[in-house]
Amino acid sequence: MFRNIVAQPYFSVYLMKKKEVTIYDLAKELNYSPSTISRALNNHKSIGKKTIKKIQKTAEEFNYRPNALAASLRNNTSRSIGITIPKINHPFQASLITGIEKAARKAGYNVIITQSDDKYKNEVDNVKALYDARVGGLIVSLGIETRDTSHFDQYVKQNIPIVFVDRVPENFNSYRVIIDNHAAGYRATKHLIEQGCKRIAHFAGAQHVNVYNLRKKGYVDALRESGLQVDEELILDMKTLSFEEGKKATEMLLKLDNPPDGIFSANDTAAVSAILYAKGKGIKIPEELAVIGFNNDPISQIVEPTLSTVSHPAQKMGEISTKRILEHSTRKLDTAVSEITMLDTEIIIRDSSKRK
Amino acid sequence: MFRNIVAQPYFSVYLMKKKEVTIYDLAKELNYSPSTISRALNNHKSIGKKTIKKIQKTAEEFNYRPNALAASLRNNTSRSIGITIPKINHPFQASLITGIEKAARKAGYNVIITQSDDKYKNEVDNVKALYDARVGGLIVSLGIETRDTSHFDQYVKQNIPIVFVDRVPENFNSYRVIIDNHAAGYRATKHLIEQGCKRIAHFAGAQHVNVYNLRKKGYVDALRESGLQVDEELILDMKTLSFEEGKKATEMLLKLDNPPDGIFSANDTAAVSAILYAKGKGIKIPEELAVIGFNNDPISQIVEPTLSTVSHPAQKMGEISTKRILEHSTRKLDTAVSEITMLDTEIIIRDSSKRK
DNA sequence: ATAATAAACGCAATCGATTGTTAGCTCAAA
DNA sequence: TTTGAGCTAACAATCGATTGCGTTTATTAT
Repeated sequence: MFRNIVAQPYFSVYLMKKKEVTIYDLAKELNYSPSTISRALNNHKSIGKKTIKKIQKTAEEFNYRPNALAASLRNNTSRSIGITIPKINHPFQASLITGIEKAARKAGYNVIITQSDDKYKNEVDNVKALYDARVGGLIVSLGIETRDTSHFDQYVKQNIPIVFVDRVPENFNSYRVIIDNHAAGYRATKHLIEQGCKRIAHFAGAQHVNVYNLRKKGYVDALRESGLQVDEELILDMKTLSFEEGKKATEMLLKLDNPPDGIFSANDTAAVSAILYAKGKGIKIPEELAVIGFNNDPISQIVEPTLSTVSHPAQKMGEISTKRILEHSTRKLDTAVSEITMLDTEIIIRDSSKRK
Repeated sequence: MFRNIVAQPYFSVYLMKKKEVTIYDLAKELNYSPSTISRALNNHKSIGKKTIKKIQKTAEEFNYRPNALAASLRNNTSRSIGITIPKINHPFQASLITGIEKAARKAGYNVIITQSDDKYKNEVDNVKALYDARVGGLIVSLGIETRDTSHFDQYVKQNIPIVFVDRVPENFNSYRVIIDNHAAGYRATKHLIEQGCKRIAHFAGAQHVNVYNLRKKGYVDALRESGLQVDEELILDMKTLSFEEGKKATEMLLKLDNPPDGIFSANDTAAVSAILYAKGKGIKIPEELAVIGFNNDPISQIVEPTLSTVSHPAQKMGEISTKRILEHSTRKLDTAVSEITMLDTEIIIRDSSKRK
């Protein structure tokens, strides 16, 4: 499988652990007490201006780097944000992390990542581990198995801010950063109707997950409002909305006596799968079957015809989540709130649904 | 842009910070000294078996959770691994992180992520920040601008293991986890030759980056070995191998008096772009133009015809990188090594290059 | 000039776990 | 009974930054 190439050891002179410069070193050098050094480095107001300047200059010269661990231990909180999401290597979630990381780093915070793989047990373990790491805040997108949220209670007790993003729990008092899934589902469906679709199928995700539940509701409401009948036969609940599931679902739909002329899929993967399968069966897209997905994943721009979809402002959601956490510490202790930020989505119309 | 909905504050009874259980609490409870508690929890051999059992049982009952910060401060190293990569939201790198995170968590390590956005300054800042966080090891994929590697020196001085993965520096004594880019480039090119291509173009990346440099060398060697002439006109150095660059390059190639009949692209993005553009110009793929990419990104399976490519074992590379770091501490101090792990790639032949 | 106030800085405890050293104890061999 | 090996466990220092409280010095007011 692979080869190992081991080079010569180099000499241990390189390995002498040099001591780091501490505030004590600076204190000795400048004949101040460590407390003064500490305060000066933090621009504390009770330290003279000249003193501050002198100390900071010397710190620079000595290449002093504060030991974050020591400060965290003393303060019982660290300048780091914990993340728990289902899967890192999914475009939406990767972008979410990107947004979180950028905003956090700008504020001098580290980001500690964990992934649950959509397993409840992993999520619980990760949430605990992040708690043990004394993160200053937690950003979570729930795993698909999660129904009970008691593993987050300890954060609330310690007043550590939690931000749920995208996949959020129903009953938990905390920050939330979400999109309007109902509106998005409604508009996506409405778009298909406007293109002339009369029988629209829906690839629905696990219904106990808020995002999928709401998208489906939006779909149903759009149909009803347009006087179209809701046919349960056309609503396919899927576990993971994977490529394979999408294919099977499409296969089934096409076999119906009265097959659909449009599909609204709750994600792009299944939508792309539908397009490829239907095309293979000689169905014309979008003329005979119009398709719209959800997420605006990269594949949506590559498939032919290009896939219409709903775009999630993933990075922005990450940035806002981070902001909530950073702001939290400035709030008064007894005004913990449950603040919901709902971001707009955008329908992106491409060739897979453009009939006119 | 978005709406904020602020709910009622809830009462501060929820916000009472409860003290955490420490080894001192356990010591008081069981009438042992803190040192005994500490050793017992770590299964130290100098503590009696019954004592250990009793202490661990009580710790469990009290829901004791060790304060990792305190231990890290004392030991001057934390159970966390730092990562610095160019961009989190790129399929290959996201998978790399996935692999690292899984392996790390299994060993009880946290993963702290930073991204450089391919900016040298960011990389330097991040590497420093991770050092300040006292990470127990560092995993790096170099940014495209990086030529100087002195920002890693402090790790070496403190004997903190560094693993370079994929994009590695030329002259730096450390662990490396890479693929055989030369062989991959060679085989990809060879494959096109076997399919009957006589004039093969190459989309090359920035040449000071090892991976792109080697892929190009492999391409050149394959041509030479097959008696085909290396035409500089057909080798296009690109900065980022983006979709746009791929398009422009293809446009240029097709305008040549003697256009190529094959393209080996150093990534999938540019390859897909080439396919789409060429198809738009009425060129038949693979008959008139065979294309092979690199990375096995999701889009490679969606484009039509599906893109032949070279697959990177991304997750595995992440796992191995983590393993190197975890193993490092078990090595003797004076045998620091530069160990290179070279993983095999796999050529995945799909429709974009299959002529026979 | 003296009292009063403000500004600048130091002392020492604290956060929680770890560990080298020391000391008490048991039991067996001499 | 004595000596010592082998366990077992405690003491106290340590990691580095922070902070309440107290002290000294400088400044202003009277």
